[in-house]
Amino acid sequence: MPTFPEDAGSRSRSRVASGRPAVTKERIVDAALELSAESGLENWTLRQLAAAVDAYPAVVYHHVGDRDTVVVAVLDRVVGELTLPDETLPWRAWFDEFLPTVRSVLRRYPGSARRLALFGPSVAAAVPTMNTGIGRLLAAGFGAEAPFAYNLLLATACQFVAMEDDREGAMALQLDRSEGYAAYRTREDLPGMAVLGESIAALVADPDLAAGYYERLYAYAVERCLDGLEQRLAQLKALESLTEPGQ
Amino acid sequence: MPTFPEDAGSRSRSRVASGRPAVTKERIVDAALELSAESGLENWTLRQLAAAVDAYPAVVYHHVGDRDTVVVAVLDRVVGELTLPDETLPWRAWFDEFLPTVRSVLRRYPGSARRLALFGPSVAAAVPTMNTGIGRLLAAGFGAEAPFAYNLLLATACQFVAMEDDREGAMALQLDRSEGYAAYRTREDLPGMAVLGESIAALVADPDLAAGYYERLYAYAVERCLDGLEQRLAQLKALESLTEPGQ
DNA sequence: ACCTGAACACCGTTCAAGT
DNA sequence: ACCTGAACACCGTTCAAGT
Repeated sequence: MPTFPEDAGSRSRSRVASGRPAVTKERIVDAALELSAESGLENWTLRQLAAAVDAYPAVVYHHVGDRDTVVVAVLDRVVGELTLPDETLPWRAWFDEFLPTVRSVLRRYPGSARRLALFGPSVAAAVPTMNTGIGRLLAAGFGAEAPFAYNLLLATACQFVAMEDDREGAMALQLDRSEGYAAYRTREDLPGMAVLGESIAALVADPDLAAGYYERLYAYAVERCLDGLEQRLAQLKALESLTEPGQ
Repeated sequence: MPTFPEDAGSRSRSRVASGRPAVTKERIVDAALELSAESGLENWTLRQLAAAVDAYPAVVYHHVGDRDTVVVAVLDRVVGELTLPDETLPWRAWFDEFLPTVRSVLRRYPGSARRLALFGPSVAAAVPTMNTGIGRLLAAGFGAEAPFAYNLLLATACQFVAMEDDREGAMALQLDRSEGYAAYRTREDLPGMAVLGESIAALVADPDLAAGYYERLYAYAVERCLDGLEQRLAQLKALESLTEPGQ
């Protein structure tokens, strides 16, 4: 007793004859994007997606392809939502503006950050952000290292968003674990665990502090990477001036 | 026609009567660890695990619990394989020694890095490494920031190992993508994509260079994070000497 | 307490048949 | 070309029944 098409009784009629809009690739990806926003990129099933466009699962295969192909199409849309800062900004200012928007966009589609962290976006979707991002690093003097540096920044950004995504889903579990860590705050024999316990206990005690935790963690991670790259850049310039003293 | 217990014909005999060793939690986790080493933490099924100890799936539930409980037990073993550097080393030397061993251990169990990156290890398993790792950062002067800094370093390490794990599984797909990026190396209108394309083309052309790619990427990421933290530490010390000029 | 054997409610994917 | 409706080969999980 399949429940997919809205009215299983009105069978054998074509979509147009019954007044339902024709299924297209675009409409399917629209629906998948919405499902991803609601429940996460990995948490909807092909049957749910088919039902969302009032069709059978095989219809999705016909118009788009298997589940992974749909996911890639969704990711292209998500990456397309990223707005790029002014291309004339110096590298650090450019990334200081860009990376916070990365978080806010990816957070709207839970699971997208993890996929992007591991595989990156499709080549076509990546071109605008990669070209200007790597371009800013090139202009700053990173040279052949620019792709490495870009990769570090985006991977770190995606990684911390992915952490946030996945821990939200397991909040109860995470609270238990928080209590577990907080219990160590009085262990004078384990000073490392004690400071950790103290900071977690502070989070557990103060909901306002806890609310901004992941945003602060993200900012900290991103800033330290940028600092590290800044130091590396200074190092590269020092090396350069050694080998080309006349320049 | 279930094929699990080795000889489906000799039914109704108890394990001991038929000379098969009793199933224990330890033996199940042993098998799961081995399966994880062979095919990855997320790529074995409960039925395969049961078959590996010559038992029915329900036996795993009886002795350990659901699939996720088994995975957590496996992760505890993996984290237990990490050997900690000399506790008296200064923070940077300690992490310079520790983080490469993190990569080599986690790489032996594909998928473990991703799980650890997102959820961290269980509290019990985490204590030794966290306590000394955060302890080294405390001793260096990171103060209350030490857990943040530790988190950044371990998350980055796990993230880049996870990237390596997952891209290996999709090597064909990744090669296609490499060609896609390499094609941009002559695009003078897109200077960022051009350097990226050039570096990818170099990898595609030279297998030796490609073999060490992820190790270099890992080292680069980890070193930039350490550099960033070093700079941050200098900043913290400068602030401290301002507020306590007599100290 | 430990294990058997089967079932349940899913899942992604495929396919012959209809229009 | 597009869609129907069902099937296939899985999956994690549960459970009554045996010993």
